[in-house]
Amino acid sequence: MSAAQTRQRILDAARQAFARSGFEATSVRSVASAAGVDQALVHRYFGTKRELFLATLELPVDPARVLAPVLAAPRQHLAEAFLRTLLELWDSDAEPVILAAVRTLTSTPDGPSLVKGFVLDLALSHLRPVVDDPVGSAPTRLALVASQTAGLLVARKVLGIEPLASMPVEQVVALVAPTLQRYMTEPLP
Amino acid sequence: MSAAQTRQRILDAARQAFARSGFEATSVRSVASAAGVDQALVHRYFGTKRELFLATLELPVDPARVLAPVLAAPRQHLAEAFLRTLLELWDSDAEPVILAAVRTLTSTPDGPSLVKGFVLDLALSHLRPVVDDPVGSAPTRLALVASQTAGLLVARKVLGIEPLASMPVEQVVALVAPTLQRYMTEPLP
DNA sequence: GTCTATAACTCGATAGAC
DNA sequence: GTCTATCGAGTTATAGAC
Repeated sequence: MSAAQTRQRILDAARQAFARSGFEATSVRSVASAAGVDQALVHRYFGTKRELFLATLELPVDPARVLAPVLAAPRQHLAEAFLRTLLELWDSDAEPVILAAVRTLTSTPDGPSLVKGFVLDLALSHLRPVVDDPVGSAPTRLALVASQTAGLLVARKVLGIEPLASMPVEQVVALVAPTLQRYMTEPLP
Repeated sequence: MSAAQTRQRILDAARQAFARSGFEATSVRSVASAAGVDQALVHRYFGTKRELFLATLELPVDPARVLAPVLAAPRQHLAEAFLRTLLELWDSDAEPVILAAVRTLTSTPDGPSLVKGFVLDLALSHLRPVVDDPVGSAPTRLALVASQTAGLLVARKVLGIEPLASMPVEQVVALVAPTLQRYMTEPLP
């Protein structure tokens, strides 16, 4: 077996394990076992458990690339484009990575430091210039967008609240985009 | 030291520890140490770690009692009343309990079973009859409300996203209540 | 390339002394 | 009422054999 292949198998197993159980509740041993290798090999390739976790958090997509068309969308369809892109990302190959990040982000106080500047941050930083206005309400707008998208992520992918969890992307977009559009571009109190 | 006092000290220490670190990352030993007692005593009073955690999840308020005035509010101010009550609850004595629940709920797959039917469920079940309509869209409405409130909780209390985290209750109400009002009572696509 | 062996801890839980 | 002592299992991580 080539080293690269084995490395990849370990990485995949780790991603799934962290996605299912978060950082704390996942043991290096269980990852090794799922990958069909010895525990020592995991350390050999990735160092500490923390480093393994960080190696796991590589998004299979480039946020800037994915968001480019969104940011180019007409302003009145900004939220719709943004939300659709986000929902499709959550259903893509990136799902385990995102779940792992969320589980770890919310599960312990140093979660944030562990996953610092991850998904939401990435998406939101790109969104900043687009939602800014003369009054400088960008931070508030971004925080509101973050709250609704984080809640959607948790409801759909972590808690599995029905009917939201099984709802087609387009229906979720229709229901929630107006909220985001208001947070992004409409006048706030 | 009376047994009741010690029991209470252990319970308080456990609540804070679980709120800070979630279920997995909190050790019985650390709880004991924070309470100034031996680890064995914790087991003596509460049994297993899981039982200790469940004992911790006793809300210091009765949801039905808190929500009664909300449900009696005029329909067009339902969201506003609901959200204000929720935000005040999060800032009250109940904060550690709620944080503990959230951290555990999102951190592992059996989190939901551990905290089954907790906070959001409680609030939402009371809300159900109020948001129902002839088309039977209550489940969708409740899921949407859950997504925004869960996101708000995470943004404000778990991730500490500014300026939302430090924002006065009334300002958050002004910004977010319209979203909830739409989810609760307005026509959906 | 991969595993054996093991060090060095920490964990939950229990029995029983004081 | 509270703690000592301890069991047994599980953890990360490393050194080194094959």
